[in-house]
Amino acid sequence: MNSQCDKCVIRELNSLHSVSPEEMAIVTKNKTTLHIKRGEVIFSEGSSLKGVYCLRNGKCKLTKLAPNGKEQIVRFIKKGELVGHRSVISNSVAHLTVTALEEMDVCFIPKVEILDLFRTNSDFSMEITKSLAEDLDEANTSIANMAQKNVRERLAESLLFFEKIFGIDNDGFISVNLTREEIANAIGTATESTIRLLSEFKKEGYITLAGKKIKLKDKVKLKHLTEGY
Amino acid sequence: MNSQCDKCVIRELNSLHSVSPEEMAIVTKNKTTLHIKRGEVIFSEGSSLKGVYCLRNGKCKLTKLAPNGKEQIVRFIKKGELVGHRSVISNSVAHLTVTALEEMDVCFIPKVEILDLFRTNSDFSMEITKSLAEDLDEANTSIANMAQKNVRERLAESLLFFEKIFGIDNDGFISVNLTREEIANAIGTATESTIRLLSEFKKEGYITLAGKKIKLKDKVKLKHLTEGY
DNA sequence: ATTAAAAAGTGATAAATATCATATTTTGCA
DNA sequence: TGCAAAATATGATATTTATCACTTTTTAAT
Repeated sequence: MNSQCDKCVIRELNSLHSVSPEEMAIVTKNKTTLHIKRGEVIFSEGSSLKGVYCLRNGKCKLTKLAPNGKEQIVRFIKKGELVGHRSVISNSVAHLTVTALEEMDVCFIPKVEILDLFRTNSDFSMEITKSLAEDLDEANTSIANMAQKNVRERLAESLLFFEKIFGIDNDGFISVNLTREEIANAIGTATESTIRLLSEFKKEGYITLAGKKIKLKDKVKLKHLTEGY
Repeated sequence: MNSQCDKCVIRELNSLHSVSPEEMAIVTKNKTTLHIKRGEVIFSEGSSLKGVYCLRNGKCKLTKLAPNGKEQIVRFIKKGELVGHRSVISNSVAHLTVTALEEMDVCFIPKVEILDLFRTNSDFSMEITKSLAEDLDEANTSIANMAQKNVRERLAESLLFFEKIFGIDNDGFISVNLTREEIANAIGTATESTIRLLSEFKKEGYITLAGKKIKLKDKVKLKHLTEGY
């Protein structure tokens, strides 16, 4: 039984919200749904994509393999977002690997459907383009942060960012489980450095640590830390 | 006298190549041309853009101001490329500053013209979108480089990149004049470090220096350096 | 419940890079 | 053409960060 895309609340969160019910009916007919477990890869760098993926729930990381063998986390995405549209639009191979950070349900929408929509629905193409433009803008900010900020500043920045995009649970902890290594791969530092700095932040009273869970106690101070004071 | 855009060879190099002569006639009527000297700013971070700029010749740098007051060069662009389309499409303020690296002629095309073309010509919207997708891809590579490579590796990478995008002059020197500080702002390091490393590269025989001019003597070695060996 | 593997944590040390101080050279312009 | 400002260059030193080696804790699979 194929659930109906035009009824899906997730659609409201991404470029597909500008697509008419009639157009969505075609998407519904051709989409497939998949269930993915933490650590599983949705697609990987170098593979050729047959469509785009719409995240119904869960979170994932987008990574790039560096020549030194380390993986760089380039971006995090969550429920409601699309992945793979960059490759489909450019008609090129995937340049990133997408890995689930927790259990997730994902809808796969074949390439033709997306390209047809792009050609025939200018609201949709505008939305897709805007979303790429936003991604580009964030990526540029990221470049500047990587280049100009030190590890301490980048860690403070990332913690605030994680809370902003993933939110907090009932106890106030950031709603995402990342290993110290993953945090290190996001901010571009050694795992040990991340561990040490997190301990410092804790000792200095800016955050609370409970296993992998992190709670931000002093966001004002963390905000200051991102700018180095 | 307003020169005709549909005759302009530059157009072939960017998204405008998919625009019909009739559509270009409207662009010609509404565009304006400006001449810009080295160091002059085309638009700056935070300003609201009334259109996009098409570079007829010359080169410029796209920068972002970091909280520490340093400027990060996020990207270089040259003859044939468009700037400002990100802001126009997103309908947001500019998030980057564009500064001429040499004398240049630039055409200004008002916002409405671009948005009309985007809506009515799906080849054009596809081209614009592809170009953003490419920019995004490059930005992601840049993030990974900044995060995973050390300064020496990034400098080698940048030198190869400069030669690739700007080409060489008759004597084999890279065809762009960048101060050491600008190179430092591109790779995210201190100016002194850049100066020292360039001297080392010269001493080790990989490059030739003549004032600001740089010639790559051993590109194979430089390529190896980018990966740290 | 047990246990092997993975992750987290810590100290010592090395390496990379920034910063500061100052000298020299180049550039642009009055 | 000369001169001030900007850019380049270099040494000494401080700071940041990585690496290595190891222990402890947590996790997940049987």
